[in-house]
Amino acid sequence: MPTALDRAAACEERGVHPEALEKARRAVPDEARVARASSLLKAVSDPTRLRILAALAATELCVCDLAALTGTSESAVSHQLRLLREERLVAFRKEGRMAYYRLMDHHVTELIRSALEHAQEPG
Amino acid sequence: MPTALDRAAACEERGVHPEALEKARRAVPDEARVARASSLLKAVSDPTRLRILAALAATELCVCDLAALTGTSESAVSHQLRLLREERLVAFRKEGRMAYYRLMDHHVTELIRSALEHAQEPG
DNA sequence: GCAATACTTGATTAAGCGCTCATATGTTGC
DNA sequence: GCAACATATGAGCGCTTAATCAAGTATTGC
Repeated sequence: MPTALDRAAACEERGVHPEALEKARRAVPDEARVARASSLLKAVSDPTRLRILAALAATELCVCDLAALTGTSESAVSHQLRLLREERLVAFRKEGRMAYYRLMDHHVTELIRSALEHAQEPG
Repeated sequence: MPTALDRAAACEERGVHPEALEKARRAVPDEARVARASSLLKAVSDPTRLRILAALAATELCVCDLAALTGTSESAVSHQLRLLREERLVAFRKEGRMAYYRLMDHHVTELIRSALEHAQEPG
């Protein structure tokens, strides 16, 4: 077992604690996967988009529903929905000139619910 | 039951589908909670921080371990750790001049795991 | 004390991002 | 066709933010 001194000495060559680092490296996913998870999380992290997703978890809504709900312009909502579409978080159906958006699947719901649960206590 | 025409007409006054909107409003958490969840998600959404958290999910590590692991400077890592500390996602203990960081609790692990799982398929 | 090390922090800079505004596309009713 | 409406999209702007660099704090060994 390495002592504090051993560990301090190890850090000099920026390699550090070899066994711990090896264990950590195995736990970190490859770059592509980190990138995808990152953009997914980034997509749900914006307050406006989070509200949109939380609303869509309850029912499908059209763009101006969402605009009214979030208190932003329909243009802004449309931009956000485009991002959410690209991230495959929402789907939509067209009915005449209206577009009805819904959540893509339950993974999203779970992710949001998890974050909202963790955000109960004031930070 | 409202027809397509009814719904289209309703959107003119930016109020829209009243019952759906009501249902959606109940599903959207209050502003403070959305803000906290948002900053939490934003904290874990950065690729570098995501790697840091994934690594810490396996074992505790010092700053230069994390610098070596993420391929960034110790200064950059330290800045990120400060943010993660403020968000109460990581904790640390001091041992001499080294600082050993670890995850705060399992909620974080679950959140990350959930996102990484959803990020399996190429987007 | 002094030099070296591990980490932190403030300032600066460059990139990313969300909004607004203007414009474009597609649908409905006349 | 034409006007009104729902939505989509491109450009531009201001704000946020993650990295770098430089300086500061704290600990260790001499």
